[in-house]
Amino acid sequence: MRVLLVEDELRLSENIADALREGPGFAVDQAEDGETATTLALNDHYDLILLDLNLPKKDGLNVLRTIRGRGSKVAVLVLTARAERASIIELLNAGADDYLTKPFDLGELIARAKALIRRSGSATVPLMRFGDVEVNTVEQTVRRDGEEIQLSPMEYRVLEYLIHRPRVVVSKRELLEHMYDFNWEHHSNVVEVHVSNLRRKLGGSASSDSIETLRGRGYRLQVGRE
Amino acid sequence: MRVLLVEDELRLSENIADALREGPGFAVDQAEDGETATTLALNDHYDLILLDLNLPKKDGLNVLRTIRGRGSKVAVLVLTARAERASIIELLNAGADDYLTKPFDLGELIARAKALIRRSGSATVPLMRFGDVEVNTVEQTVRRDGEEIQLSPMEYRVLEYLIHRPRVVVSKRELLEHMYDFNWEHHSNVVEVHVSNLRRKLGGSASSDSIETLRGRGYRLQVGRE
DNA sequence: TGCAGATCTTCAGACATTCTTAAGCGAAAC
DNA sequence: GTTTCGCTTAAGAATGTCTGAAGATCTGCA
Repeated sequence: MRVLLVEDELRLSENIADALREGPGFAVDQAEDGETATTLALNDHYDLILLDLNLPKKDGLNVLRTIRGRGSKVAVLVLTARAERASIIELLNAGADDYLTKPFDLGELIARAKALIRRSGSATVPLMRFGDVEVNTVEQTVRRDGEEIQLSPMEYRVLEYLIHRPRVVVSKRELLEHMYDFNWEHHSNVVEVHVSNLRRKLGGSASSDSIETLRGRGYRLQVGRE
Repeated sequence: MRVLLVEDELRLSENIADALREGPGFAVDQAEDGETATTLALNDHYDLILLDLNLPKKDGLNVLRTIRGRGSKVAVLVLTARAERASIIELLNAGADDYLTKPFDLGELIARAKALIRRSGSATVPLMRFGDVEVNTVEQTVRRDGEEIQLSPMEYRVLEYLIHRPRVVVSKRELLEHMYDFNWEHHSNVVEVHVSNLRRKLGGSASSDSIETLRGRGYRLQVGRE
């Protein structure tokens, strides 16, 4: 297993690296600043990234956003100082898989790291299907009968979120929290509008009722048999 | 998802419970002391237990040890006060999956709760059966012979509450208190109406008497076998 | 900078479902 | 036989959802 450790406090970094090498026997690369981390993360194939938040040149959140923006699905465990707690929600929304608050127990860190790698083990399939519609989550394209359906960014985000949770009821609140920053106060019907447009675009015959409405509970994507 | 919240400060408990119900849509049971918590944890199937450390009658650590001693694999997230940090290692050794230090952000609590439930994956069985009816508490769906039965939110809530207490007599008052957050002043027959509709929808032959009426006492769900 | 086109958000009215109340009826308890 | 309790039905109230349209915002391009 290959791990990228991004941490600017050198002594702490060495301690963690040693523990990861000795305990679970990971291969550990180390980076001390955000830019180096981003470059490494994008060019190598890691199973896990341990990411400190407070970094020189480019902070952890930006690193995370950059690599997620480039489509990387690598597991990311964030290390935060106590004072940085406020941004944790932001972090999770940006795509962090887990986080630990400093100071932490090294044993705990290793346990969590292993758990994350285990979890991400079932490699995510980039092609998902429902009805006669096919979604390619790498290219971020949607097709029916090989024909591409043009979706706006927001529409795609809604669809992608739903398709990652097939058959599960997803509340509008959950969709809002996923699409925007956590504290979204407005009472608006953006979600309804996007879903409405999505339905119109996906339309068709078999999939016309693919995004089901469960009044008072949310939406559910019906997926055909696999 | 079904969550047991063990917290003796009532106002805090209510706030957490509300957030868990509204956000991720969990069904939340509340306990105020360690003994009640232990009983509930051992007799019901929870997806997650939120456990305060400092409790009347039996402290959180003891609760945790008892239920782990009985082989329960349920995910446990411990809520600790700042002064209790010393015992965190002890907690993790006793089988806690995660912990949060008070005061914490509600959004953070929800994020962690979801993460834990996600991580523990298919630990708890979300499928419950009575008669020839099958209830999937994850999808919030009800089926008979693979065919989905559409229930309104209130109807589902009644059924879910009953199905988590099979063979137990549940009074109308208890149902009312579970379905509505504040005190219900009016004398009304809402429960009777919902139960009536439920029976009609679940209907069928074998399960026609599945929701038993115990005059003057309440309702009881008859379950085939476990 | 200014323009054109696309996208996002808000609003409002139509529409649909669900909740609650109330009332009559039937069954069990006394 | 009377009373109490629960069941069922129907109807109005309350709430949630859909959709078209319009204004706001963003983006690429000259």
